[in-house]
Amino acid sequence: METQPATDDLTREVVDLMAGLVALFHREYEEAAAARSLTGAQAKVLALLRRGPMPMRHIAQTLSCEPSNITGIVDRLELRGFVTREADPQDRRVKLVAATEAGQDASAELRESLNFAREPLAALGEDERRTLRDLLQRMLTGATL
Amino acid sequence: METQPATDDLTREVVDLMAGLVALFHREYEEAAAARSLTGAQAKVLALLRRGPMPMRHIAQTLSCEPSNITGIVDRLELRGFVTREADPQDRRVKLVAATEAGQDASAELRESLNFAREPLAALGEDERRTLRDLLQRMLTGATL
DNA sequence: CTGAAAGGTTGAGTTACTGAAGCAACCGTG
DNA sequence: CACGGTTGCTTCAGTAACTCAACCTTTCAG
Repeated sequence: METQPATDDLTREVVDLMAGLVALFHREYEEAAAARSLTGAQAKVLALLRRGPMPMRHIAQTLSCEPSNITGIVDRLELRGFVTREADPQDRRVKLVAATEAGQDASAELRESLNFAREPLAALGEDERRTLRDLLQRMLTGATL
Repeated sequence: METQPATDDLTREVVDLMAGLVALFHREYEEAAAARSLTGAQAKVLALLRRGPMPMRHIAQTLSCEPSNITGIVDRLELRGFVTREADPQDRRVKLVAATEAGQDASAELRESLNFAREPLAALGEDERRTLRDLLQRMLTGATL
């Protein structure tokens, strides 16, 4: 197996860069969450609830993990008063997890702090951000989110 | 951090997109690691060792975590024969962690599988990838990696 | 030589996760 | 309607990742 076509090198390069960006972003996300005494997983669940209450099952599917895992995370969020569990009137097996006022505030705050502290983005001008946005959009449409 | 103007919609949009990309990338990375019976943390350490042996302390700093954490991760990697701990002749307090043949193979394999499976990137043409690479490079230079 | 500092490990404790087992509510078939 | 299977969630091990404090060894400064 010899050298590979140039396109592969370019792809590899972009993948490595994205890995770096992902690591950086991830670290800052954890830090921002920790600053509000939330863990990353808890913050992710809270972020999911921004659009409204959601069955535990749906949370587990979105985060690609076992439902039993969500039980624990929601337990801790509930203990801190960030979410509530309500029975779904349509199907009493289902528990709808909803963010409380405090939960929504924490989540919104965290999101704002991310927008603000995102240093790497500051290196780009407005046109470049626009280009980046378009490229990212292209990459993410069709992906399972 | 300097004062910034009110968060503009464009920045917020890009941040949200990056969050999506990060989630996607992260999930696939974990899956690729799991397929080789490695955890994400173990894969990260192995990836770090691609350039050569490294003191535990340096690993901890790079991954932004406590040294005692690295002890456990390296323990498990060592148990599986993916790394070795060697005493540094220069400073006998230091333990140099080095990837074994098997460790390097596993790490290289994982990296290749990432290049290959990176579906989102397939949505972009070569020119666009080049543009993306340049933008990412700009964002990452100066960042602590 | 002595004491402070640095590298690593150990131990306790929390969180995040998986997988199996269990309970309760829902539903399709007879 | 009743019964058996499925679905949604919880509980219970068990592992990994992580933090923090305490500790040992080696290094180094005075």
